[in-house]
Amino acid sequence: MELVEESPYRFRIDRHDPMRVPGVVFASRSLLPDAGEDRSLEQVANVATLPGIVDASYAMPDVHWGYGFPIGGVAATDVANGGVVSPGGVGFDISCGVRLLAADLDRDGLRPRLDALMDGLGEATPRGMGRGAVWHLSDRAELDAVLRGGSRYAVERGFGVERDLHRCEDAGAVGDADPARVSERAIERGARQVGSLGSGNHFLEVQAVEEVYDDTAATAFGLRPGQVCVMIHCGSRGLGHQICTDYVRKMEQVMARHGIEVPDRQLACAPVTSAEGRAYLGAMAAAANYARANRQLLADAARKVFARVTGSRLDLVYDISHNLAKIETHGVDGERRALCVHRKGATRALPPGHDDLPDDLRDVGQPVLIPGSMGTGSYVLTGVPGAPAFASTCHGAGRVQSRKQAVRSERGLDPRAQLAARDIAVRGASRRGLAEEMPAAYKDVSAVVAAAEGAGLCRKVARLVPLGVVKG
DNA sequence: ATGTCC
Repeated sequence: MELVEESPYRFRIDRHDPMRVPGVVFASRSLLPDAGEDRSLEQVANVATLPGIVDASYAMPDVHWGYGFPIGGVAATDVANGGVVSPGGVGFDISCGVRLLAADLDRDGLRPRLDALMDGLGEATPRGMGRGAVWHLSDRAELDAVLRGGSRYAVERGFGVERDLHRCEDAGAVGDADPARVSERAIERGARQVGSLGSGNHFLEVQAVEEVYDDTAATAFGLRPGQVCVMIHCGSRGLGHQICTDYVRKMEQVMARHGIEVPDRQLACAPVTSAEGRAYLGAMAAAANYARANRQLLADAARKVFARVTGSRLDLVYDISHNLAKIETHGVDGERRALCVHRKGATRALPPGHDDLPDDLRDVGQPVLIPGSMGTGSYVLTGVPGAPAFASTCHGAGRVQSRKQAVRSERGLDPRAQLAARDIAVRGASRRGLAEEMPAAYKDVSAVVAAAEGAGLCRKVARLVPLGVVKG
């Protein structure tokens, strides 16, 4: 794949047939994927062939190989000009994302109670493959209410406070969710997992604010140096996975009928305005609401533990997805256009002044939550005016080793002991699960964030370090 | 990511 270096953190893949637009990769040279092991830059070029795509097929500095689209990919299609929506551009874990809460407690004050707190959080957090949930739903109607109402419904049912919703993307619920477009199998898988963490790279971490880069923004977000925080990273569990599976299959069947050809079957898609496109977006929105309710419920469970063990409160900083497609209005060639913006392993980063921000954040911009690899640290960023890529930035460290490779390179080592040696208390997770998530399997999140900032996609606000982690 | 193959 030929890359042209346009500026220090921006590379271009020139348009060549059948690409409709160029590819743009925001990265430093050392962060670029190794073409021998990772074909994600070919995927960037493949995405550029999609009908209706505008500007460019973008990749963030944490780009790596994914299903059809790269993880760390951003692509927007023009709804009124045959623009398509592709389930592979959202990913299997629909509305996977991050929620950050800030405690009225400093790390020194927590130290004597950290072990008891981690024990409590470990017990209160259902996790792992398939097992357990915070909320056992009474019937299908209640699951439909979750699919329509997201965090808002969870708050209405007593799992949170009204203020939480002001600090959630979409005020806690995506509009246009259509539970009727969710298959029975997806419903069955989702019904018993509402309020559960999952496994893999999902986690609940107790963290401390290690460094503040922007006092004004940090204060507006409710963050200060030394403060204890809780970060929750999880998604839509089996429900989102099943919806992605269902609609990839459906779109593979109807693509030819819509006159669409793609270079990779995993890019299955349909026009946004087609019956299949609208059905997917309705089901995807339902899964997004499920993921948000999931994070709301886990946060509520963590709040109860915090109150009992430490006597302190947890205020929501923000809740934001990094796997979603959204219909948004952006300027294209000097015109305002409705675009279907796919962000897969990429985070929306609204700049200061944006209409969709709550009043108390309007002057500083949207909090962007970037989970690092396990045990290394995480970042809080914010959007910047006039940024490229439809107000998007990176979503995390980005894998460099497959799960299998990671397990192999940890052979003979004890991942739990390595974390304990760095004073990080671990609850849950199998040895294998931990080995798959060790920092060696990931890029350096600080380098990823520096590249994202260098590329003009976002600005650093604060860095958080882990004190304890609950894993699936 | 994921009842890691209905």
